[in-house]
Amino acid sequence: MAREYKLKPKQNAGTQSGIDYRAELNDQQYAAVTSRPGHALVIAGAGSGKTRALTYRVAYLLDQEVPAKSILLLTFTNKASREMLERVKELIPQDTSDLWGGTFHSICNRILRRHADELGFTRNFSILDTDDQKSLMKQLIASAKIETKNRRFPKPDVLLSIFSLSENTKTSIEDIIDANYPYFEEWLDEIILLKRNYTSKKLETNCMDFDDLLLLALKLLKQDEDLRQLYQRKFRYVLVDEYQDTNATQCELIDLFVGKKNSLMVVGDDAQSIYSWRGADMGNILTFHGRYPDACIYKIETNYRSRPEILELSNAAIKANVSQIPKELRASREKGSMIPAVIPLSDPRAQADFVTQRIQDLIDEGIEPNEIAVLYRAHYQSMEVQMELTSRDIPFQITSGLRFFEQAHIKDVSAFIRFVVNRRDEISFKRMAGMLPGIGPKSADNLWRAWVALPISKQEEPPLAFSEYLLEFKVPKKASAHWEQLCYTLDELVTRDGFQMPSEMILSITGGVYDDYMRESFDNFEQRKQDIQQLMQYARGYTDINEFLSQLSLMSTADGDPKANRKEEKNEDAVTLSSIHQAKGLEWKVVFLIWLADGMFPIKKIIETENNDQLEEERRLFYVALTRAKDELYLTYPTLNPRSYTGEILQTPSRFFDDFSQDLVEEWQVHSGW
DNA sequence: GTTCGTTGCCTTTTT
DNA sequence: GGCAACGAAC
Repeated sequence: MAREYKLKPKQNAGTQSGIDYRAELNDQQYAAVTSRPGHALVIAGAGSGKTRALTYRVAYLLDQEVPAKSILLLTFTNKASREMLERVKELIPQDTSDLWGGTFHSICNRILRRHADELGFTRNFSILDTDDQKSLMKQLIASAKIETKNRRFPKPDVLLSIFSLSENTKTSIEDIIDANYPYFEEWLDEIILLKRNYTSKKLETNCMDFDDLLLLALKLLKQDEDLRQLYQRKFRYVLVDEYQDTNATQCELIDLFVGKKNSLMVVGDDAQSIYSWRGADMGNILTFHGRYPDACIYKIETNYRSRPEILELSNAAIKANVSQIPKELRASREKGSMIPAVIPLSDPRAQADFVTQRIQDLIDEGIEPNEIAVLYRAHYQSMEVQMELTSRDIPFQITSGLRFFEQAHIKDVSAFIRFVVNRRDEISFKRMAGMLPGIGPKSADNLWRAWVALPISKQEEPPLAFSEYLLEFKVPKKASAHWEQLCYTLDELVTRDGFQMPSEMILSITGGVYDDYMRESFDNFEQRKQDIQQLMQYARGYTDINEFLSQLSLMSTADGDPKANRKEEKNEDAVTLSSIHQAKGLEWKVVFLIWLADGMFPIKKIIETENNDQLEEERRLFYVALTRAKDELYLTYPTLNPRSYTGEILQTPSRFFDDFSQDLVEEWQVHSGW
């Protein structure tokens, strides 16, 4: 396989001083899009530079002396907004620190931190992540004493997704169950009751979950007209990336920020809508014109990213979908030296072997490792490749399912901080207490009851010496020494006039109790200890404890965990392993898409539902994966899956292969050399 | 009555 | 490899 790769060193286009919006815009439309006043909707295909169009508009606005503080930039990850602003700075030397940019969640968090008291919360509210939600729900199910012996009651995470879907699509619980969970219909009353308990518990414990951040911000702005006008006057220009993945709440929030006077620009691609399970509604794009009749709608069908061979395949693959805005993407690049490869392998081991060996070859040919990605449908599918890369000493970075801050030991440490900051945070208190030997759920609950019985537990200010109260509590004998230690540790987290610095808090917690706990609970103690060091390092950048805690909850892996962000460890030359969802918006020269067996992608569950909408979403996901590649694309699947617990099973290639002509790909036969 | 260790079952995607 | 259910130990 002869290849001609003459790779130039990576350079950032457009870093020259002086700004010419047309300079690197191959398409006249861009200039029009970025500079036109009023509303705009850009429907554009993959790799057409949607994000670039947004970036240019920000630069343009700043160049027109629009103050940065009157721009609101909503993106899918915080990292995306950071990168866009960096790019703006390259284009135009203006200070963008006043600009509000980030995810819906982080923007709503900022607003709520200022005004949460209007909703019955305090500004120190805690943010519940999925894990916190689950343990809260588990408690609520237990205390509701539902008779589940004979009939199966939905598990906490199922309940939570019912609630979330109901909120995000503005559909009643009843209708959601009717449509998606008919087998739980008999539990309708209990489910509705739990929903009510869940909501009131969050208020009582001063906690918000991810949905609340959006919903409550929306509620706040709807109910308080002065506040609404304040923000409407502030954000004169609203820009939204990945518009196809907004849900009803986000859509309404945008419309509310824009009001009657402000200017809105959104970009999106219906073919890349992959979050409907989270309530995302493509309808938001389709109804855009109805809500903004004077908006200009642009369609960009030029792809600047991929070789024509890859694009042709992608076009063909997505054509099988019925519900879509038809687009025919044209490649602006020249033909490359290979057409996408399809590689059947005997089993997952062989697949991993092939992928890693090919990666090694590419690196030897001079491709930078960070220009290579391995993508898959589900995180667990990356196992074998991870092991193989490790054994061959090829550096890789993985966007795991668990975010850095979601790992148990990180959450343990922050539980202390969260409780001290928000004294009503039951979940954090119980997590903290439960770490002590001899204290399980029951004793933790008793301790919590003793705590809430004290009036001091409801007050916000001032910080107090926790030991004064907590030392009196009755704890199991086995735990008493540890309990004392814990109380004094809590005392160290506050100062006379406020909270200790975040990094100091972590130091106190590890020194006071957590090191001991970690040593006896985890076999990979050293590794976790290092993570905590990272956390402490990261905390140094923060003085405000609420800001630090918000960041922990709202930062996703895609935003880069602090590990990856540390300069000396920044893995410039690592291969990327990522789920397709997390690869959204990114691109690499070489992409491997693995586990393309029917039942693995599309996943079995969706095949079994025989729901065509879901299958189409799965196909869009496939499309997203294909269009990440710039130059080379490898599609692999194992024909045998020995790891299945039903024993070895034969696997057929993904049904997505049936959607395109086999001329568009070349099949590679891999023979084991020895 | 509660905690803690062991076995067996199942594995989507994320702010 | 993680979590629920179960049964043994405290």
